[in-house]
Amino acid sequence: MSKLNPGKDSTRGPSNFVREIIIEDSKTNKFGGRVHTRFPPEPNGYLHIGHAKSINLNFGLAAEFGGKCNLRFDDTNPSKEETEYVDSIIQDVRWLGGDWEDRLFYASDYFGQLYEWAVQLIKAGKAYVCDLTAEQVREYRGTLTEPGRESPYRNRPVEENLQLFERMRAGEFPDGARTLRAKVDMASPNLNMRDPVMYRILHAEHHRTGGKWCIYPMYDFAHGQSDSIEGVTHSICTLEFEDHRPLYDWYLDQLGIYHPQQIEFDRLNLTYTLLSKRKLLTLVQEGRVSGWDDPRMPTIAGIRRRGYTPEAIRNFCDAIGVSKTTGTIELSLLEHYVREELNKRVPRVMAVLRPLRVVIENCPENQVEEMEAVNNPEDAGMGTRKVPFSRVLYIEQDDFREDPPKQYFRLSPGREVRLRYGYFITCTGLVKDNAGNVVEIRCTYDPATHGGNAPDGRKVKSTIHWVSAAHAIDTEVRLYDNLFRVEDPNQVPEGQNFTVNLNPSSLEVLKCAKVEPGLRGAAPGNRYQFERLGYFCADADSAGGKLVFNRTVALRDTWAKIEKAQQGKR
RNA sequence: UGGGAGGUCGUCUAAUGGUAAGACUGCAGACUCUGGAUCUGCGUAUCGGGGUUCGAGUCCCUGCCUCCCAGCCA
Repeated sequence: MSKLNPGKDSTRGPSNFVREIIIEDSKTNKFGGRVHTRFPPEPNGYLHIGHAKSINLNFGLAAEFGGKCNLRFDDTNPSKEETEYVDSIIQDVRWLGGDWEDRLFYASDYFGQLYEWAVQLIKAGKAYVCDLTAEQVREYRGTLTEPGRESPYRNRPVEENLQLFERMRAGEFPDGARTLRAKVDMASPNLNMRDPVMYRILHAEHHRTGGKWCIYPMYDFAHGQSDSIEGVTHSICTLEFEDHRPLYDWYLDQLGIYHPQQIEFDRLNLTYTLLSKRKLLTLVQEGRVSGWDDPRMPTIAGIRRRGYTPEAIRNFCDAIGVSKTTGTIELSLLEHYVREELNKRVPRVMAVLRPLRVVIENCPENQVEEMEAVNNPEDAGMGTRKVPFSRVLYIEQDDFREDPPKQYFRLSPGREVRLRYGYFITCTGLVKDNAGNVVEIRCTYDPATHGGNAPDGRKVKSTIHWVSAAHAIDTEVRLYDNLFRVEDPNQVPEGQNFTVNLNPSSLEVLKCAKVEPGLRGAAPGNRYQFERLGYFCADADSAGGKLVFNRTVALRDTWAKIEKAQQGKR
């Protein structure tokens, strides 16, 4: 497992090609033995699980090799960037365990230097001010198979370029009127090299520099130089930037400045999940979800609210590896690491989601017993607690069937089951409403089985959970399913958009759930296993005595599988 | 159809010329006061065709397939 905290032990992480490159570079002393990475988000949206992969890689590698990792905002496009996003990103990276120490940077910190470098390229005859409109630039660029044509402004004298660029900066021209372009090669088979735009005119308020600038550098003219300024050694980015590497290298070489190495890896793709800031923004703006932190969102804020832990996410990131092959990870792998982590960490508790009233006929009216329950069978150190037992209880509707199907082991008329940490009970009857729904079941208990053990050694096929009706706390429970109902939400029918793939039942709210009294006052963020149901996390909406729980992930459910298979046969 | 990058179990990753391995998923079983957890077992893969070699997933040739690129986004 790689680590984000340099303080911990130095066990080797799983290897990957980036790590191999770094090891090789250390051997050859390519960067004087230094390892310096960076995580460079654009503050135009919230971070998601795909970013966690990059964060884990960059911070993990730096920690492993005794290097450094910067947090740098790639804020070169003021029309899309906001302080709210900066704040959320800082919070999320920190929550995931990334430590940038005092190295929090912004590409906008370098606007002055970038401008000077642009002037340097103009003077060297490597850049020119172009008056072509956006549409004309597109026409002149050529196509994938045909070379482009040179701009009529390409050979402007240096002095004229200098003056025009200065006037661009001074705000003399409207948005889009001119650009500063690099003079590279309009016939290059790599479109990025066909005189790429270095600066565009944008009269927009920047979240940090305010109104100081009205020209802003393009990504390509900012990223490599930012890396260079910060002394980055390995500039790790995703595969779609592979075509940009020649340009990354070109700018650095033309400028004659320190030259980091760009390395590209495959971005994360997850089944049933969309990892595109643009599309996630659409979901937020159209109100398809409650916000960036809706627990169904793959954002860090969303899965944190859902109850995922940083450790689980880190383990997941370590497990999926890093490569250059384009692939899609199954969501079940992520869920596996979430369960694995929560199983070890989290206390057990009894909760009934869809209550069915049970009356224990031979239990005295006013008797209340405190039953002892284990807090976590995986960790004896977590101790035990008392749970009240009385004559009227609630059990899960799902745990009773009037006509039990084959292999159904739970309660049904005449059958005996164990109430966890309670007693053995036998169903003696049931009560239905006018519509024929079972609204109450009648049982008897065997007082000799106090605590859940039969002195005569007899067995029951099933143990079910319960709460005491008089003591249980009412609570709201939110059950989540995949936000999308298809494996690949990007696969969309002609003429439609990705929202057609939204799962209409991704959220189910249960208003009448009951939890054992010990959960009174559970603080937002507290995690529990509701026995036999899943892992749940108290939501921020819990307030003023009201309790709300999010289902983080369900427990593996063997019976559900059997039942599904049975229904499939019919 | 130009350029770039990739093709190993269902999925992801490993094997760095020498027995194709692990995890997840799936299936079967054991155990169990959670049909949870845990444990055991099973299954399925080197894109195709040539070549080099004692030996090829790995090297060479060739074909096929997939992904990315024509923003004044990053």
